[in-house]
Amino acid sequence: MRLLLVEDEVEMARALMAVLVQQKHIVDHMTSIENAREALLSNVHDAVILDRQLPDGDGLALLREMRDAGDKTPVIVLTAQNEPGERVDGLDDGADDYLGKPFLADELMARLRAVVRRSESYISKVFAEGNVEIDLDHQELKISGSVVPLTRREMLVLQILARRIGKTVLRATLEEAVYGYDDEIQSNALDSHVSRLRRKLADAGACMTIHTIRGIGYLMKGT
Amino acid sequence: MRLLLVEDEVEMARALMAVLVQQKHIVDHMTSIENAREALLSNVHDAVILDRQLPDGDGLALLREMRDAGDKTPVIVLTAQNEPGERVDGLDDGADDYLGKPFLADELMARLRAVVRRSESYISKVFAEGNVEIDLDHQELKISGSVVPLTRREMLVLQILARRIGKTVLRATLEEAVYGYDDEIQSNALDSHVSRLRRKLADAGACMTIHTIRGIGYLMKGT
DNA sequence: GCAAAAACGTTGCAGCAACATTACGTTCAA
DNA sequence: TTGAACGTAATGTTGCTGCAACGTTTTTGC
Repeated sequence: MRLLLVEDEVEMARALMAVLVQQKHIVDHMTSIENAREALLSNVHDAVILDRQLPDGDGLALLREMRDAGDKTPVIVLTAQNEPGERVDGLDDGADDYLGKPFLADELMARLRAVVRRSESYISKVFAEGNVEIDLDHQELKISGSVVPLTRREMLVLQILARRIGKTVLRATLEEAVYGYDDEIQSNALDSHVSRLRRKLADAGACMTIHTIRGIGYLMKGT
Repeated sequence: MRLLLVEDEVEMARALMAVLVQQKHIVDHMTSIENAREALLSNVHDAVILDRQLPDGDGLALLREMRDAGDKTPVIVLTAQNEPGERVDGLDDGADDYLGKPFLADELMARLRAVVRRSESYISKVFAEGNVEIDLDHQELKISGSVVPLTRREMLVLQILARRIGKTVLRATLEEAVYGYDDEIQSNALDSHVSRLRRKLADAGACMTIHTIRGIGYLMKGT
């Protein structure tokens, strides 16, 4: 990971750098709010470790600036004392976690991992192609990054087709997947769902379409 | 937190349950290695409290199994005597801490906190977004700085949803997290809790709402 | 090539399953 | 004994879904 360390105390900074570098992280070290502000413009850091006591003011000021500017990079605030008051201050200003000195290197590393993992949305995409993402874990369809609401049946149809992308899926296979074996259907319910699904995909600008293989089934592929 | 207690002695188990539940933790109680093994499959526990003397063997056997399988869930081993020999046994097998009976409730709680905090499975001490703060350590919800009293179940639902903010959480996931696996649910208890939780959030002016994804689950996000 | 039939597409709507809300009885700890 | 927490059930609400009717496209039979 690439981290931004904002800490002016020499000894503390040296110790932190040693630990972080040893863990194979890339660390940019700044000793003032002003320098840190500039470094943040690059927007390449996975997380920020921010001391409160800095030569040109309270670190929380920088944190507030970041949040006001919509910067959601995870920030761990280092506080000299573990006072309840100070703690709430940091949280109100948008800190993701705080750490009272002195602390163990292990604890910092654990917090860091936790905070970064939380900011990266849980990665469980089983399918992703073009601008279409299907998150099986959360049963969500995303197109160009934004969620497209699907009903349960639509999601089922989509998943079957996506799993066999580029391959024709028999009509019977779809019916069996969407309904039970025993559950027989006596209408064109499946067609309805495909129709509504097509519309949602098109409206959202998906780069995939569902083709009809007449007499056989359906097939999904990129456009 | 959600804990797994493996202890067959009735009196000891009752006392531990009382202490842990009072601290707003959810405890799954198993009385044998076999049952505990099954419970661990779900992989949802923040820590395990493991007795050595169990009807179907030494608890350390289960601990070894877990570590061999790559399970890093923190484990605190309870030993009948505080013999140096026994202690080393446990630590060699991958225990995170040990506790010799008899012990004080406070000591267990402190060890538990320490052990869980060290482990990286613990997401963070706090969750904060907008005017909503969740303090996992104290099991408190704060909105705009003031505490909103929640019941145990409400807190659990909230934590699960908050941990996956912006993502749909399957109904089954919530049910499994709030109740045990064996504990089957035959009513709309979950719906009740969601309903009451929604009301409390709204009344307190929270900037987050719980959305229903019909047929799939729930989703929490900022307004 | 043409008509007819078959297969599929689309859309409105009623029914019903899923969900929301609230009241009430039970349990259990203080 | 009292009150909080919780599960249960009754009742109200919502919107998914199957269905059917009608339109469109492709295939078939001649």
